[in-house]
Amino acid sequence: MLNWQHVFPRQRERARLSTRVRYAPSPTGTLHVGGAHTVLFNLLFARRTGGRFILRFEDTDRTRSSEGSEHAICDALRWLGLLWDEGVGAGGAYGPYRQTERLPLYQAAAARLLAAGGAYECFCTPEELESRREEARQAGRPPKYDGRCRDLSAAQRSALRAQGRTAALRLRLPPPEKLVVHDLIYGDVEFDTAELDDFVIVKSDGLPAYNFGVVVDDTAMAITHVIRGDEHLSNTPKQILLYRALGYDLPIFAHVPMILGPDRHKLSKRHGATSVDEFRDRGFVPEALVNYLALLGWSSPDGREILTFEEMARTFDLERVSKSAAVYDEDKMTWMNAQYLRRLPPLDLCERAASWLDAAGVPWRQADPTWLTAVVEAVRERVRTLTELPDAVRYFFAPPGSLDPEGVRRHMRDGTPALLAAAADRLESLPAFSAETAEAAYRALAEERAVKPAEIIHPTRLVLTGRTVGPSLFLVIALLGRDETCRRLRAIGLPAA
RNA sequence: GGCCCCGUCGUCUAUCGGUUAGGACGCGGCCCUUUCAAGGCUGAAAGGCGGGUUCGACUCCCGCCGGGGCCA
Repeated sequence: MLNWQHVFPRQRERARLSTRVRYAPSPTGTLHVGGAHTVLFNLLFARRTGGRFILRFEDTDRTRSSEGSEHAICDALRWLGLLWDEGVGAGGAYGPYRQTERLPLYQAAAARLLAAGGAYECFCTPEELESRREEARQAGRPPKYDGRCRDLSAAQRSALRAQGRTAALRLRLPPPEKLVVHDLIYGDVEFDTAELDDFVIVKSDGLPAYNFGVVVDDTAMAITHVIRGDEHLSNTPKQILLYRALGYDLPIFAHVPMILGPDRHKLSKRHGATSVDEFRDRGFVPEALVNYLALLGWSSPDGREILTFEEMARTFDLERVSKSAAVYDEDKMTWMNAQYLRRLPPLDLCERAASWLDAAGVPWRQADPTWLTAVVEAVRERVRTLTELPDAVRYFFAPPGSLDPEGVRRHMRDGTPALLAAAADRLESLPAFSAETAEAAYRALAEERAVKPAEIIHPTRLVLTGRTVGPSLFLVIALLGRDETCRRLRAIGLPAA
């Protein structure tokens, strides 16, 4: 249902109201990290200014748009915790929030423009246009529209129509001028409109062209600040011309730097994870991704880097957004993720890693919560992504299937099994079993046998965990419990090497 | 090709005419230590180049170079 009262809002009134920003993707795929970055900056701005963040879909490209993609984008945003106040799925007074459901709006605006002479019908076919462009290129002329339909008479138009042609609508450009885009981040950027041509605003199939759709929608939705990727800066002059032709007041523009891959080219599949879904699937937590993304092109005034969304929203300022593109750095993203994993409550960490834990057959759900918490606390500082958790906790749930060969070579001697059996004896005779008493027992044993503690400690870890690395051995022993520890210590037969 | 934008350590960035150019990731060293991590300390590492303006430029202006984007 269209809400006509908002089609031509009054800028003065609007300015006094709260800010309204939006993200308007075409639903043609999944949410890209670049998109998430743009959303984040919009949302931080909205929160900082007490405004609203709107989600709208530009689905006029019917062949490429899909409902599945809409869902994928919404799901990814929800997963990130970047929620919209208004828009598809959230409702709002300025709907509908899908361009294909707003067609009458574009038609009305276009009709108004046509009647006022600001636009005209063009009957050229895409094929004709293309061949003329090619010609111009050959002749070394700029491939702009030649304006041949600009001043068609009514008779000419009906003749063309009689040939079965359907008209597209083009904007009738005013005389060339220097047009200045005032941008909150880039400052004043000057363009020469002589570089532009009479561009199409409504295609012959009746659908709005990109620039026309945005302008009509942003105005109708009372968007006060257009915050978007800087690849749109070049489109802005066209949009400003449209705002003027339609008699709309301008929103405030702010173009944020884009994200590049390590080769300084637009981030793409070749660079590894680029869709938000992939980050999720690779064991990154949303808070870490959001935090990392915030640092691409923005920095907090106090220089801190680990920030909650609330902390960012409190200090966010477009003034502190940089102008240059940022290269995505996997290493720092991973470091950031590890920072978040370490701060998560242990059981929460398990829940988030549930799918990986389950897939690895780790029976964590049956474990005692207190014990599980202790296990996770023991291993989590060496886990950087959720996918690494199963392997890190595996031996707490079952004896190692095999021993690290390098560890066997380094730590297993002829007398090692006997030494480990002796250690088991000591542990079993302990009146009180704990990490501390186990350690005391080990050190006493080492002293009696005149060996360095490490000579018992290393083989013990190897036999208990299958590895040469891990948390403090005595912590492992305590978590495994006396019986399980002794069983594993004795299970080792003759030296393997 | 035309137009627009950008240019500080490898990467993300601080600096808004006067700083030993700071921090973070990564890398090296040391400490801690039963190992690996984590943590602490520490080291190497930057203003693309050339002209101006100025008492003084990373900072302002111009050119070049490099990178990116948009339009086809």
